[in-house]
Amino acid sequence: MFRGGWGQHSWWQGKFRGCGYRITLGREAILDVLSKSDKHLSAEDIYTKVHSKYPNVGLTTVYRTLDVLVNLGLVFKSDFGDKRARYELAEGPKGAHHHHHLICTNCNRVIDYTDFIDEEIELLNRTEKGLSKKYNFKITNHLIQFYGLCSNCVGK
Amino acid sequence: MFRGGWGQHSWWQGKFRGCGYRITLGREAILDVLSKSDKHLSAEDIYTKVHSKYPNVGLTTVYRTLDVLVNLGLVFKSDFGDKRARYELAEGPKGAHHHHHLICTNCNRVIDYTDFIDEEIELLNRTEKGLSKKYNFKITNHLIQFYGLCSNCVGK
DNA sequence: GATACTATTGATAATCATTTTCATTAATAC
DNA sequence: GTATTAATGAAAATGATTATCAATAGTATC
Ligand SMILES: [Mn+2]
Ligand SMILES: [Mn+2]
Ligand SMILES: [Zn+2]
Ligand SMILES: [Zn+2]
Repeated sequence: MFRGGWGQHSWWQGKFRGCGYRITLGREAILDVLSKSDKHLSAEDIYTKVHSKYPNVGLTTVYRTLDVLVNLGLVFKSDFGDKRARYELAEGPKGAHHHHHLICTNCNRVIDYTDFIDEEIELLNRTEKGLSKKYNFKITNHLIQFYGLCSNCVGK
Repeated sequence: MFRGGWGQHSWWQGKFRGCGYRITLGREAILDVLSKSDKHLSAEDIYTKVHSKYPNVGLTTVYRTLDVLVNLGLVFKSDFGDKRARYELAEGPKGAHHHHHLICTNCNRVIDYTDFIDEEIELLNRTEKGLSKKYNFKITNHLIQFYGLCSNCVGK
């Protein structure tokens, strides 16, 4: 069967196969949509895009695939306060891609930033160390989001 | 009508009245439950407690009151990954009470911490300043959560 | 390529926290 | 007290996400 224009071995397929998952057309399409977007997509956003090209891929499969991808650590699932979960690639061909978010409370725009990560990480490490000791809590991850008004909304 | 043991003027009633809201028995009961708990309660948790004392207060009123309280800034609404929203007092008789969270990914325990390390505050100030300038984004609030294993779960 | 095994899928129904609706009740101003 | 209208409860609606289950399609083996 012909398989779109993704080439024989996409960067993610190794990890995927290694965990015993099968490579299917729907899964390829979903990862393709995620790879080509820099937005924070909802399951339905993804479904709409995939479905326009492959009308036989259903919303259920999108949810199920996203779940797998999140568990594999290939995708991040976030909650920005609208009622739906948002998904974005956590790791691309180039590797990991940790970042934090600026969220506009007026227009709901979400900005990724990685600029200050280095400086932040340094201080985060110290903070995490202090907290770990004080509360005997083994920190494995963090969520940092700043809320406010984006450049479009700050002038009211 | 007799009104429980809350005294004539609870600390929150001024703010409440000032915004044009009426003081009702249900609202008093809900705020009383929140005041007396140091947990992160769901709407239904609150409903259950209120309802045992005032069986004529409904779940809808709990949701509506919490919504008002969140908008007034008297209550914080959080999402810890179980599917329900969690509520806690943001401001008590003693004043504001900003804190961050440690969340156990194993048992879902949530630990508040307010004893910010100096470095953490320093980090936030510098980051916020840098981000504001770079993205022309007016930061008004932040959400910081650390995920990991609590003292009960760290030993597996 | 054909076969067997079983993971994956789509259509549908179910779940469940939260919202809406709307007629009734009660807090507040006068 | 009376009038005004915010607040309420019961019930139905909503909407994102999950569960069900028979049909389909990947994959390993021949
Ligand atoms: Mn992002
Ligand atoms: Mn808290
Ligand atoms: Zn904005
Ligand atoms: Zn724990």
